[in-house]
Amino acid sequence: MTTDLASRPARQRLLAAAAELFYESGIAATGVDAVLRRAGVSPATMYAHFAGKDALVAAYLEERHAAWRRTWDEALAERTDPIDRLLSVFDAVARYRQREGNQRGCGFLAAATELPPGHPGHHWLDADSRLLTDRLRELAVEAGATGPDDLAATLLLLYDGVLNRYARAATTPGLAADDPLARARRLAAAWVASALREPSGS
Amino acid sequence: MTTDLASRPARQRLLAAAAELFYESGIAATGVDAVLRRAGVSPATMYAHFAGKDALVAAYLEERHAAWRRTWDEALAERTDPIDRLLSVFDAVARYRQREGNQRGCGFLAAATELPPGHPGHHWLDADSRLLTDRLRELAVEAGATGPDDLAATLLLLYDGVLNRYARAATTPGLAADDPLARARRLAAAWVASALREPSGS
DNA sequence: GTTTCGGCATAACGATCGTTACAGTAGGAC
DNA sequence: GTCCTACTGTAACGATCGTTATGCCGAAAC
Repeated sequence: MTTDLASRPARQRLLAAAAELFYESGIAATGVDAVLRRAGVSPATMYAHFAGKDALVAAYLEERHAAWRRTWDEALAERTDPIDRLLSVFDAVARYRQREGNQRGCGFLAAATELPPGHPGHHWLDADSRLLTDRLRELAVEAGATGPDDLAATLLLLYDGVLNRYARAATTPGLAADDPLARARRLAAAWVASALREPSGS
Repeated sequence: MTTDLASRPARQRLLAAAAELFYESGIAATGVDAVLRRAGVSPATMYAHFAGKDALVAAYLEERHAAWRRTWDEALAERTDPIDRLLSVFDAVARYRQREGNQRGCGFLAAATELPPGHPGHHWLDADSRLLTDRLRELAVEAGATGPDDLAATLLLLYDGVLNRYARAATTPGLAADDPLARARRLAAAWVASALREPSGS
């Protein structure tokens, strides 16, 4: 289809503008006009590509989810040691953070508090949570953990802690004294080692 | 002043309604009309008590901050052992959660992503972050930690992780398999013990 | 009695929101 | 040339937002 190829620039610009504004200023706070102005796109063109603002928000979350998964896949492909693969989620955060420049914490968490209950974007929030839970569990099994659910839950706790501290540091300056990501990775490494040494240590 | 006493009911009802709606539906998403309807208060009365919506939001955050500090104070007063006092932040979370019924994660984190940069409510978000940082550091010193900043940062990481996991569980059902608070307290206890045993373990 | 004051209800204000309609233009296909 | 397609610019729609104004009620003060 020539349609898809020709329509790419406008759609791409819209998604790029939406990603910046939605992440920086919040989804509810940024109007459609602001996205249109930043993208340099007329209203009619936007509504030709997306059914409405909700659809644009859902597309933004979908792209964000895909980018995060791609980043984790890359970090995962570079590791062979099971423990390194288990801890690769933290490497992926560092890579995603420096590549996409998301200094304001997890965009999905911010979106979760803003979206009304029936919003179509919730599908990608769920997908993000499920990807984290399922993949960490699989990697825990690969690493030979006797309680993979338990180990995955601990890593999830640390992972979410990192994102939350990033979010807090962005709004309250003067707290960025240490790097929560490195700290979480150290804690996780120590915990994984002890969990694999003595299987009863939940 | 009789004014304060007589004006309490309306003001109290407004703050109670604002607390429910702002926390459940988000600050930007809930209009003033919804707060007025839930509180059973007329617009003129509200604008006699608060300069505007921003002032109401700030008052809501102030009250929330005071309630959280009060809860932590109570939990802290029941402990005498330095390590128990250091870990009391998790007990306070449990108490605050069951008392105030905030099943949707940290209200401050949700507010931080919604408030525009110059909003007066930011003062209480900063106060919340500073209370956590400063008090945890003091308690770490009391416990005899050689690196109190380091230990406080670790506890903060786990604390923020708990709140983030609560927020995620609220929006994505089926993830509430385990209790992140108990897990975080166990991890923190183990880390505190090892940090006090060998002071170099950062 | 009257006055005063906190609160209520209704309505309206201007602004902004998401959305749609209408007219017009640049460029490639044939 | 004509046709088609993707896009632009402007304007307007109804709805909702935060805010203000107007008028009325009830109870306590004097």
